[in-house]
Amino acid sequence: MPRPRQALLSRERIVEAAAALIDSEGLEGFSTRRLAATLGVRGPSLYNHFGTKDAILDAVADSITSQVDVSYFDEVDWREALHRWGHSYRAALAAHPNIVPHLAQGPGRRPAALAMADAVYGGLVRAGWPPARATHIGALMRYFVTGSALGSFARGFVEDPGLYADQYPHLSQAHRLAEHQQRVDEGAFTLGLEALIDGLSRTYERAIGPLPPLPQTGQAY
Amino acid sequence: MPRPRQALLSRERIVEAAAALIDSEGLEGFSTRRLAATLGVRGPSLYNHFGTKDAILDAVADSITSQVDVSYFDEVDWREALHRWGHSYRAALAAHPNIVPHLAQGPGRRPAALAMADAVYGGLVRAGWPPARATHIGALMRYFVTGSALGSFARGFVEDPGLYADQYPHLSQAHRLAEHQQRVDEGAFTLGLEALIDGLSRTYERAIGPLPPLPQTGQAY
DNA sequence: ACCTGAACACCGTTCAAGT
DNA sequence: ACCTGAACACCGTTCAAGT
Repeated sequence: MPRPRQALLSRERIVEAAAALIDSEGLEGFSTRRLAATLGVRGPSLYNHFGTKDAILDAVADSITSQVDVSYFDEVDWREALHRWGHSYRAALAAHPNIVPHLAQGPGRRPAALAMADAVYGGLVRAGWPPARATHIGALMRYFVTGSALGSFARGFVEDPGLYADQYPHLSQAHRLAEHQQRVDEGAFTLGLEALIDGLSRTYERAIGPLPPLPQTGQAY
Repeated sequence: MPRPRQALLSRERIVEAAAALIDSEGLEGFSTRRLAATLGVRGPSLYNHFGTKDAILDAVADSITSQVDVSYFDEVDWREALHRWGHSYRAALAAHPNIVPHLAQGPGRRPAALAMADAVYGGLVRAGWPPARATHIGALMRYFVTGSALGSFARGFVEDPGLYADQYPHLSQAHRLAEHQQRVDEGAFTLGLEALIDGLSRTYERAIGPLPPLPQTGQAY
């Protein structure tokens, strides 16, 4: 079949189908030929729209990053901003865990990732953090969020009681973790994020200056 | 060539060569045929020692996890234990960043990973943390460490000043991050780990009870 | 027990040929 | 401009054949 008068493909359609394929099959199950098949074309057709498979992955990664809301970074207290960012960032990535290893390589030349880094860094410097510390905070937040989205902690434990019984005395209940996957992973993320912001607040007070009280905080436990 | 009287391969030799190949070529460059070539055999020979490529990856992951020291978990204060664990865990993983996406899927049936989880969970429960919270702390530490080892923050920014100049007003120095890669990534990790432990200490005091002062702390900044 | 070549069903990517 | 089939150099894995 030659080409129809209306193009079959577009970068948008390819990115959408690629995200769906990565979600369902993982990064290993994602091939240009399979992607092409879901779009009703042959593998080489994709190369009219993207230079390489890696460029497709970049586009998928950036479309996911663009879901992260950072609009409040110059409006609210930096502690509140880190709180909102953490949750928004994690929600966007956890919806597509299979692509996190690619996305965690950094912003590269991806516009949404660069815009996010710009907003965060700008907000932290404006809040009084020294530039080097603002960089560190952007980095450590990415570590925590990408790590939490990369793989479920709870689902990492096999659901076979016999595996733990003999050799690992404290893990006798580990086989039941997977049942409570969402509660465990979200509880861990929330505890960590609150602890992180709490700890950073103390660092700020020690080194930079007093912080105003926040409307509601400290009911983390 | 048939087989020599002394076996050419062993699981140990395969794991060692696989780790080296993954370090140098990344997970994408790692194939059973290439691995076999570095060992002086043909691809199918590996299947006499491992069932699948994935089983080789598991063995590499576990040999890296076995480098993490958790021996002190029932000897020192939990805050000090988390500190030592964080640094030892990160050092082991950061030496082999390319395999972190595989390793971050959880312990599965890998003995060293299960032994590590057992020691950490046991230590935290003994220190007075409720079981559910001990699980959360194990999880959030894994998030943070795997995230930090997965990809350098500093190297994630392209070394091209022109990329940032116009569009991203706060990132005008981002092109210089890569020069200071190690300082930036280690500074961010240390700041985050201290903040995390500090924040968790406050949670403990609020919900469980007073904590003894530590020999030296609080000079993090 | 352990290594081999041949074979199978796949890959990413290039390119000349079509409209 | 955009889709195609053919081709290239790769993959992971199975299996019968060798010793």
